[in-house]
Amino acid sequence: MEPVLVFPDPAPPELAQVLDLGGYPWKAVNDDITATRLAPNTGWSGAVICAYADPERAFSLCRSLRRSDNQLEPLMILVNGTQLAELEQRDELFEDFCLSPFHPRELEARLKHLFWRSGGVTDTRPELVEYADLVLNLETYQAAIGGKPLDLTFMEYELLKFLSSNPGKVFTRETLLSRVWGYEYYGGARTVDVHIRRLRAKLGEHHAGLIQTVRSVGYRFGQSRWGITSE
Amino acid sequence: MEPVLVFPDPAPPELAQVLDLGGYPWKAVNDDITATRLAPNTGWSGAVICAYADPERAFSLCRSLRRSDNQLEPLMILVNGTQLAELEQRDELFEDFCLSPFHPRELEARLKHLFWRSGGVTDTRPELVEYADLVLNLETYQAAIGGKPLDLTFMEYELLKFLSSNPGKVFTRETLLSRVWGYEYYGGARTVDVHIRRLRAKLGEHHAGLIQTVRSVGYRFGQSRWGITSE
DNA sequence: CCTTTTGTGAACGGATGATGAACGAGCCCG
DNA sequence: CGGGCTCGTTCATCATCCGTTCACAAAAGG
Repeated sequence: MEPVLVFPDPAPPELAQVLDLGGYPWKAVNDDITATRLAPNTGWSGAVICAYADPERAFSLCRSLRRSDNQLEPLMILVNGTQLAELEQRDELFEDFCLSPFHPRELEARLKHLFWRSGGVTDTRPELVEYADLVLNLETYQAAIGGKPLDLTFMEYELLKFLSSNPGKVFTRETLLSRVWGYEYYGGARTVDVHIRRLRAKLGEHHAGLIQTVRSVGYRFGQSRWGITSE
Repeated sequence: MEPVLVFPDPAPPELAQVLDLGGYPWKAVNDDITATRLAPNTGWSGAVICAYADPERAFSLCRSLRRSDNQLEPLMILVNGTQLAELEQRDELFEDFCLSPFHPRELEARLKHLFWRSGGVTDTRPELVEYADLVLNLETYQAAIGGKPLDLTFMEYELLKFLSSNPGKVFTRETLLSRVWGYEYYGGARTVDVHIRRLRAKLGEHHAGLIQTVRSVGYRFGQSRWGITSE
């Protein structure tokens, strides 16, 4: 996804936080010249303009962005309550606006809807789990390694998803049973072994090593983390 | 100006006030049947739907309004904070929303902008859903595959429309029931199976594979979305 | 070398979806 | 009003997938 244009620079922290949490790449600028200079080849994917700090320059920037050869869309304006009236005569400058101070959820929802509308239905980024060659598409329930699709059963997929979501971490069979299978188990810890084996087989000889056996403990996906404490 | 459709009846006073002060003619209704009966000859000029009183019926009404022959636009939904998440998967049901409780000025500004937009720029999006050989004409309610018309019943059409609008994505039966059928379901998830089967039959042997079964999960239309590279 | 742990192959059986048929509500038309 | 029709839903049955288990072989570790 191309980055979103943000004004001003630096961006207000509450705005930056929503953009980051929503997974939107973005760049902040302070004027239209910088906006043009920093524009990606394929253009900005949209803009979020804060108008409550410096309304004059904010609206000026909007106007500039909209009149350029390739009119920038979609554009969202953040305003405070006293500025609502100023929007009245500027319908052509924006697609949506949000009242500041805003609840993060509201802005998030507005951004989502805005980009959905401007991009059509299918532009939401698929949720992926990736590790090296391995890709899991959580929306389509499909897996591939090295670009080659894997034909996994339900439990195989769930197990691989769990393991690859926590690379490097070792799980006991009991933990896997409770976290992947989802209930307390009475017998049959060996069930895990069998699923691991089938996973390794489907991953192919070249990638089977992705799942490692830790004797007397359990299984681990990917490389160990050594000293890297991620939590 | 044609009147604006309002739900529910009676309309919440704070909404009625904004509409009246803004000079919008409006009529309140409680169900889609009444909406059809009271519709002016030239159709409603838009709709404002309160979802915070009776969300179930509100969303159901939205769906009904959008699915009729001439899709009702623009549509605004009023929601409370806890309902924001419900909007996520319903982008196609509305053009704008407003958080309740709202400041009259905000709703006024939103209505103004909304009607300006819908009146000004003619929608460039053709009312078609296309996927490979399959074409759905949303205006004429006709479907064709490989240039050959498909004779679909209402629910078959709706189901196919929904699935093909989200190619590659897997939906559980419960999701399909709530998104396509439009209400929470008590028994009978197998209903989906039967409709899927009839769709496959009508698609013809050659195209039946367009709808795939994902065991223990649900159904998926078309191929996956590997192509979309996120960077 | 013996014990413990894990890999391997095969088989069983419950869960899941496909299939065919029937029911019944709504609707058009007489 | 009623009969035939369409279409959505439900049910019963069948086929098959795949999760589980077991027995045994192989490997690791002390």
